[in-house]
Amino acid sequence: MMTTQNAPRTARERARAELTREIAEEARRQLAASGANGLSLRAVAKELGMVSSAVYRYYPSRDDLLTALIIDAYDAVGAAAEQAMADPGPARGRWLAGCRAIRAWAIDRPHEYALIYGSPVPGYRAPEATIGPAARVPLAFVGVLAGAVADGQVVGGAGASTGAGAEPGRGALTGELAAQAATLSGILAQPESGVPGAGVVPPDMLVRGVIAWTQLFGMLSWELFGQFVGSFDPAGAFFEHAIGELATFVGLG
Amino acid sequence: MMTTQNAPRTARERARAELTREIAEEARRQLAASGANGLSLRAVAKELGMVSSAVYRYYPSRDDLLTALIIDAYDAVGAAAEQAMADPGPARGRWLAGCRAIRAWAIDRPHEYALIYGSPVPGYRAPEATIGPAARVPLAFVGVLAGAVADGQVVGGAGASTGAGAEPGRGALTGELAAQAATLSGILAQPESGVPGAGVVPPDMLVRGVIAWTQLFGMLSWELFGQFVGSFDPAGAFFEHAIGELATFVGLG
DNA sequence: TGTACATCAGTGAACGCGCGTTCACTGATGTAC
DNA sequence: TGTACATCAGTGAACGCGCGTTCACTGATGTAC
Repeated sequence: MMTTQNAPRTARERARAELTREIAEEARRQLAASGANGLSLRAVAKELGMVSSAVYRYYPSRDDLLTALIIDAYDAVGAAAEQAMADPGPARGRWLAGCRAIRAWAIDRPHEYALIYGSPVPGYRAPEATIGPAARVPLAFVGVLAGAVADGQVVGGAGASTGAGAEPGRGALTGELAAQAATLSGILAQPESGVPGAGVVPPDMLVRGVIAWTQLFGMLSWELFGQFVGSFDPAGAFFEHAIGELATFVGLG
Repeated sequence: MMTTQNAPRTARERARAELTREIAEEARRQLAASGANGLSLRAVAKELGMVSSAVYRYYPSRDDLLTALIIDAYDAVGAAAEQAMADPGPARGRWLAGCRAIRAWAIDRPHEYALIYGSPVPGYRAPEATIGPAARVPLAFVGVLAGAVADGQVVGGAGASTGAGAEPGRGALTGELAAQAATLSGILAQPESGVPGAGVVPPDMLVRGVIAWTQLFGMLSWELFGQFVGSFDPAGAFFEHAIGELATFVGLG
């Protein structure tokens, strides 16, 4: 979604594409200093040596620039996760690699992480164009689950026994949750979901995947936003342990 | 920490205490509209019918007002969690009640949730006075774990076998993580921690508690910040299921 | 290849707005004798 | 109980700043004949 609509033919078009990119890059740099709220067209323009009104030739408003940054950020984590999980091999290893890639990306670009996974920007309403990019990470995880089920690599109660959980404390899905999970499962089973074979992932495994997903991002937010200060402060060891525990929990033995 | 230093004796002191509170309340209200970044002394003053400079008689700067709001928010969730977990009864039930109380508080006051658990406010450095209030929630959870261990209510690998994990995939603590957990354990064992009996909680159970804690807040952030849109959208059923799964994971059977 | 015209990037001034903070001041409330 | 003085809440003007966005304009780049 890097706005590379057509190959630029004229010098003018090349210059425009480059400046469009440079503006976004400078804006990304300024996110670090001031956060999404403090993102200022004027400051970006000044840093690029242009007058503030010139930016409007490239982005029709501040919110559009913000949207571009959000989409780029989702695409960047999404691509990092997809790439890490694309390697062949056991599903558990792919899952862990995905978690690590997301953490590496987040630590490298904490302000972009905050932009998409932190508190929403007040007054900003995310347009529909962000939905697709935002789905890349969760869909990549689903892809690993589908691979694990297809290859019979699932261990434990989740994928193996699609019925009621046999192990102690591993509750089966009931009521509203069962219905929601079934709906989600149905959506993923369709070819348009973009995850081939996702239909084989049983709903209860899907739910565990979502639990692991929320744990992953909760842990990253804790690390990046400073809630671990005083306890697991270099959080790397805790992170490794936690993703292992949750991979097991999901059924990737 | 509601700044009730002494009992107000004179009319002046009563008026001051009341206005101090009213300013904080109005500021809290405005958080909802504009977020922490947009919190404006001038807007608060205007809404209260006073001139902006008058606010400086009550809070020496905008950041001090923000700090007061942050401390109040931490104290409010902390109190809600403590109260929910104070009831006698099985540890599992207390744990779940704590999770539910935190969610109820968060849904009721999403902007205060975002203030303390969302992305940090750029340019704002949290003073030490926030540390104590911020610790109330995690310490309340540790209290439940301590109670469970003391009463022999622990099920599974965590508290029962303090050595290497016997169950598949339940990894024992090693290396840096083991050291960090032991340090934390030592700190909690001291009377000053404020959690009587916390010393009996084994390090691996502590680590699982932290995993559950991060899952809980990851899940809440997902719900409040809109990442569940299109999947588990009324998130209540998923929440109930997840906290049950994680209570089991922690060892509260 | 050369010329006439259209397109479009960038300028600079302006509009109207809100912000945090300071400061000298007025006038009401409290205290000490 | 009454008076003189000290304390302090709130005023209003000002400082200097930055913001998003609009608009008429200049001048360079591109296109069609």
